[in-house]
Amino acid sequence: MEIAPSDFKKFNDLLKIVKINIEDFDEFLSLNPHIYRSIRGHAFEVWFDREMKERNVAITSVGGDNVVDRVINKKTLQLKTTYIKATIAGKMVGYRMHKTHGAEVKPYCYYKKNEFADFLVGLHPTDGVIICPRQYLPTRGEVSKKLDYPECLADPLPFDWNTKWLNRYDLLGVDIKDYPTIVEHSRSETKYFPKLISKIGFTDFDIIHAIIDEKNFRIWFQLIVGTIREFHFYKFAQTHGINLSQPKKLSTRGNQKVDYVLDSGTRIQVKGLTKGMSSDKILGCETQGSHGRVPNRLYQKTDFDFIAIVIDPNTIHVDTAKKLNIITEDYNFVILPISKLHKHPRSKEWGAEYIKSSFLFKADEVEYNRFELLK
DNA sequence: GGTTATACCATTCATAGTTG
DNA sequence: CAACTATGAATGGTATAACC
Repeated sequence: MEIAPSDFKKFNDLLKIVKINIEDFDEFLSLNPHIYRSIRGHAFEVWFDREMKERNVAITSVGGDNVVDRVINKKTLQLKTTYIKATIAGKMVGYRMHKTHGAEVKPYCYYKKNEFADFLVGLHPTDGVIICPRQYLPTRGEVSKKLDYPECLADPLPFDWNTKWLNRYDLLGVDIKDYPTIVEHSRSETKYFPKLISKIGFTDFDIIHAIIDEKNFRIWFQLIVGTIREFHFYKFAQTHGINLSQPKKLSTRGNQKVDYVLDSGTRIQVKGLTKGMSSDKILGCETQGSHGRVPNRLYQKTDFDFIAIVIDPNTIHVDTAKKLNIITEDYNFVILPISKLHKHPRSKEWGAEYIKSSFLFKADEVEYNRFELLK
């Protein structure tokens, strides 16, 4: 599938914003599972859209935070790729079906049938897609008599490899005889993202469209722009003779809350700025995790030693940059010891020293690019 | 000891709810 | 009623407790 020149330009303009070339970008994506698995999910949507359009099926995309991804003939669809650990070639196919935010404990983390889209459209590894009506999705009770909340949808959600729900386009009221499957693609369709595609499949077209679709803002603004800050921080540290390693030998909590460790053992958490909290003079930074609720979601004072705030190009106002003698067109870095972050007032109530979920600082009252702090 | 079930996780943005 | 706090949101994965 040809990528329209205007779409390719849009994509290249995005790469310029984060100052990375396409080869490095391919490698970067292929090394970050939390990014490429998101791209895999949205690339599946792009793939499914184009297979439907090629067959003259009208399909509409529903953006936003919704259990519905697509609509065909007024039937709502939720698209999912396989959950690899619950998929055994030739035997079964499994999908992850939990809610990934909120309390994240049962029963709230499970779907009830009436909460789900009309149909699950699940990617099958070799034979097309599973199209299963909501009322036939297996429940916890059907998977095992031992499970509580038997009325909730199973997670993982299992299907036989040769399930009767394979390619049931008839249920969507469309006439498709040649069932589309994901297949090996020619080199001309996989030339920009060879490394990423070796991990997730699909094609350059599917990946580029998944990234540039503004409805998938989490891919670009959160996952890519957010994580590429770590990439730039790593590179700048290297040019200052500082070696950063992945946390591996820390406790479970440490491995989760720390982005990099120095050879000395000093732990660093890398953050970007938060758009909605920042203006020309005041910059805002969120310092909390992405899941759960307080206090679980908050960082503790003992979780890391330094916070490194990575400031995107052209964020600092030109006047401020001039005054501070920094180049606003570059990435800039503010490195602070965790002691500078404010203690959460409810720490006593919660029985540990927590830090507040965000903080503000004046752009001209902090020091920039002080990598010597990490030596 | 292998398997399954549960809780918790990455990225930042958006907004509802609460407080002063 | 502005400022701040808490919560939920997409993609789908891992660590470990609990189980047989």
